[in-house]
Amino acid sequence: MNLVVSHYQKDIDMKNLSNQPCLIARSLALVGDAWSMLIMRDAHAGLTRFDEFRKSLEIAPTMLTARLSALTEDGLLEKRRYSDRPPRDEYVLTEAGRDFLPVLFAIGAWGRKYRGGGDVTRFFDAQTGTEIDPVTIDRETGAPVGTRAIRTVLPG
Amino acid sequence: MNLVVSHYQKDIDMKNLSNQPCLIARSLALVGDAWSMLIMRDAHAGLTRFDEFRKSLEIAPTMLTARLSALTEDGLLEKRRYSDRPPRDEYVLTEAGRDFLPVLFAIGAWGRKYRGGGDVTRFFDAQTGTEIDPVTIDRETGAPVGTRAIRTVLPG
DNA sequence: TCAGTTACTATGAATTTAGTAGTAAGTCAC
DNA sequence: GTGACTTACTACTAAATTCATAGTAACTGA
Repeated sequence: MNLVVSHYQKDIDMKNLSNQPCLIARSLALVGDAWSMLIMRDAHAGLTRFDEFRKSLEIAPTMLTARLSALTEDGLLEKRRYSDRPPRDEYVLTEAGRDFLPVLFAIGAWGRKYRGGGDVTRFFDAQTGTEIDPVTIDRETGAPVGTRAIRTVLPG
Repeated sequence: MNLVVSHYQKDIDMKNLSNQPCLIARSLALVGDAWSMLIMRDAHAGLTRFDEFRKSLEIAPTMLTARLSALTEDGLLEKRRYSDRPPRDEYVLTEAGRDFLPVLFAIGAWGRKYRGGGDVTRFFDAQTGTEIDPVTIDRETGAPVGTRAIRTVLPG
């Protein structure tokens, strides 16, 4: 147990949260810290290499190693060898990692509304040229999340 | 500077992240940890009191005090006195806090897809009775986030 | 060959988090 | 009106994590 990154208590937290019935908690077990989220953001922006992440985030290399390993183990990133000599790996998004983009945009949309002053990075649809304005809706009803009453059903 | 919760280095991180042009980073400065997110989840589930959060999350009271204070200061929760004697406060969602729900649902949707086995908590539309299936779309084009090319524009 | 690059690991200090116990100001039962 | 209980915390210490700096290994390019 805990053979790889055993000295991080996060693993214990992860175990607790990972087994909860709440899917939010389960997800947070994997990406419930700012570094992981920012690494995912940068991965979506096209960064793949250790030093690219390190310079972009100004993160300590120990932290970066731990986070990249965790995200790789959890299936959001994939280690890909791009040079055999010297042995060099890059980290690319998996399908699960690419599917994380809506979460980042939802967070960004909240930030634009409530922390939006000053200079901000903006995102545009490459086809239409319009600025992207993310809304999270229920696919079934089309209603934005939060505009209708919700019934919560616990398992068991 | 840092008069209120000065002994937490998170404040320093917050300052760094809060001034970044990236709105994702700015948001993560406030809620970029699992406890804050889970407190927000529980607040949306109707919890308001210190001990309700403490029991639900099994969080150390010191942590809970710190997180509730931070979320209150950041405008996601509001402290409301519900008893003068003894003095008792509860924490209720502000508009900014309520608007955070889409983020939680986006995270939950990702979790359902990639960590969805076993017993899970589910959410239904109270009107239609259908299970909520959150999708984050661009309000302008209607396209789900991640299905189209994005152009990033940095400030300045 | 010698500086530079890339991807890390080692190490120790600083900071944060956790856990237990305790406190303050009550209420409630009898 | 006394003792048990509740609620919302704070104090304190120990444990764990995070950070920063330095160092290493295996190259490249001039």
